[in-house]
Amino acid sequence: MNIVEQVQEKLKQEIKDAAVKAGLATEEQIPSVVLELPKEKSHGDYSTNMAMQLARVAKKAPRAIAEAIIENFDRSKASIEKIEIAGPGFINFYMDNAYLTELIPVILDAKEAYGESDFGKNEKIQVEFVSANPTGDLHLGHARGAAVGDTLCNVLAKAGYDVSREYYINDAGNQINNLARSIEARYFQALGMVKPMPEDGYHGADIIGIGKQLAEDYGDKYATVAEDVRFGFFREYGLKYEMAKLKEDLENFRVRFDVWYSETSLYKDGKIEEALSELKERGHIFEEDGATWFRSSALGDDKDRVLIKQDGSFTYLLPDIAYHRNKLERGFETLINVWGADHHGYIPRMKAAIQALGFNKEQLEVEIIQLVHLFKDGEKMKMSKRTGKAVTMRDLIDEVGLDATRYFFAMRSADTHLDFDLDLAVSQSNDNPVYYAQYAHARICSILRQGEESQIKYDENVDFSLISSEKEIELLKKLGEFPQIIADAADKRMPHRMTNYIYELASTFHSFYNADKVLDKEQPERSKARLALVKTVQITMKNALALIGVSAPEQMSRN
RNA sequence: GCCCUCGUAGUGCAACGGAUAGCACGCAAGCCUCCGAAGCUUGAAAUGCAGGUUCGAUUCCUGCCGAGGGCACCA
Repeated sequence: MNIVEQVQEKLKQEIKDAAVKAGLATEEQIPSVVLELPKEKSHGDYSTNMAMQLARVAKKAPRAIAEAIIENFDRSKASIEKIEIAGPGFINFYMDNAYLTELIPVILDAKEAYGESDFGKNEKIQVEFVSANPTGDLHLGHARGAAVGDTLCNVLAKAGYDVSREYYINDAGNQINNLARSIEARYFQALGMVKPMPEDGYHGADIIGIGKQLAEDYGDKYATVAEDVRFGFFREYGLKYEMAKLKEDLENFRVRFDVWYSETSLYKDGKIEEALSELKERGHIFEEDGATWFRSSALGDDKDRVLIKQDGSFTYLLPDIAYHRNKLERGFETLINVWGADHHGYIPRMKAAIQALGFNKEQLEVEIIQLVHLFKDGEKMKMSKRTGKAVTMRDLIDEVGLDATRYFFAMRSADTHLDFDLDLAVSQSNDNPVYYAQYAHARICSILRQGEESQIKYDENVDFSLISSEKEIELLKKLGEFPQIIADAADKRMPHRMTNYIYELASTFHSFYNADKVLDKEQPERSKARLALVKTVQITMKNALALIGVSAPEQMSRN
């Protein structure tokens, strides 16, 4: 708990004590104290709505209650300068903000650890994201899912959760057979023979490339072998090729996974039969029309779902149930799935399955990634994966840059439609929030460099009481919020809150920079103190950017 | 038909159930003999409509209007 949180705790406790002492309510009746950070400076540093909340219990007017609380408030307990009642009954606290300077040595000492907390209490939580089929290039939706999933993991880990990042490889179903058939067709075509693409084939340019490569490496060797040999080879080859490409693309996007879980391994390890027989034992299975069904409608789903089709093959759902069962058996308390919008209707049946297996359906959380639309020159760009005309994640990164791509995807709540403005993301100007934040960091680095050159150094003996201007205090407050912002973003699964914070921190710094001169030969002691403050902003900004996978450059360069 | 997401300044987006609804672009006016002007300061400009819950609603609930998406013995 840092100094800011300690002060908040003291304040909350004192508000509660004062309310009890005033005889407004018993200790049990008092709701948990809500402390707000008023938007308006004239409303103090903190405010509470306690008087309004107590209005019903105490049967008094809020403002009268506020009076009573203030009368019984022991202001020696916290660094309070002034207390006022405002509006309908808000109690506003004006703090003696000198205590905030205690943050500086704490942040200097914590370095890259600043922002961490034990909020998550080491809860074991697994996040499955991207999980794109290994049948082609990652497209925009995957990129968004990757950015959101990775940021969410970073935030959870920083907030004290025990996070595992997992990618589920759909390497067993029809789509892989389709991939093999598509490669087959392209291979024959590369050899100059006529072979139509399968009906649901993958038309991407990468598949054409594979076909050519195979024709080069093996000539017509696989045109003459038995069909099943050829098919098996192409299947393996395609899978390996696509997976290698996926991993590389994701690494380049600064996204890493702890576990790559293969669907095929579920078959090999007998996990599917296990899951099926457990569902049977628990009475959730029935046979009808020659198919095997899961009675999910009894557990909140719209209708029952087929697990084994008439032809004896499995639907996608069955291995997925086995997979989720496996995840829970690995001891995760919470599973978060980051899914594309097209899987939306899938949620109730998965939750039903989890419940059917004897787990709590609340253990599964699904974050839906809504669609991304690219805009260029104010026009919406059309795309389709089937025809291979989709803009890939790689194209996007090449076009707008890694940092801007990560920032733009991290910026918006995942479950809202995103219009990605290519022109804005590419623009190296102040329209672009990435540069705004990175510029703040680079500016700090520049100041620190110049501090070193002029032999101005801060140490533990610096007099931090020299930090007291309005802008300095605002900056300290913003720095102090960092761990709570992270914990809140983790708790609510809202990683996009981090970009809000990053923007605010940059803005607060820029404002400070224009108001207060850091390096000033006339005031060496103050310069030292400010240099230390600026260093803490650098640390915090770098840590914050790291959470969303954006670099913190030491200097900005225009192309 | 059922389900989901979204309707906030001209545009793109924010806002733990709280006070005078923030921010950016654009528009208007200022700030570099001074640490990076990719910056700062100031101004004009907005909660789709109608109910409900609440001391208080952009936020929660219902209906309507509008935009997008999803609804398989495909994955």
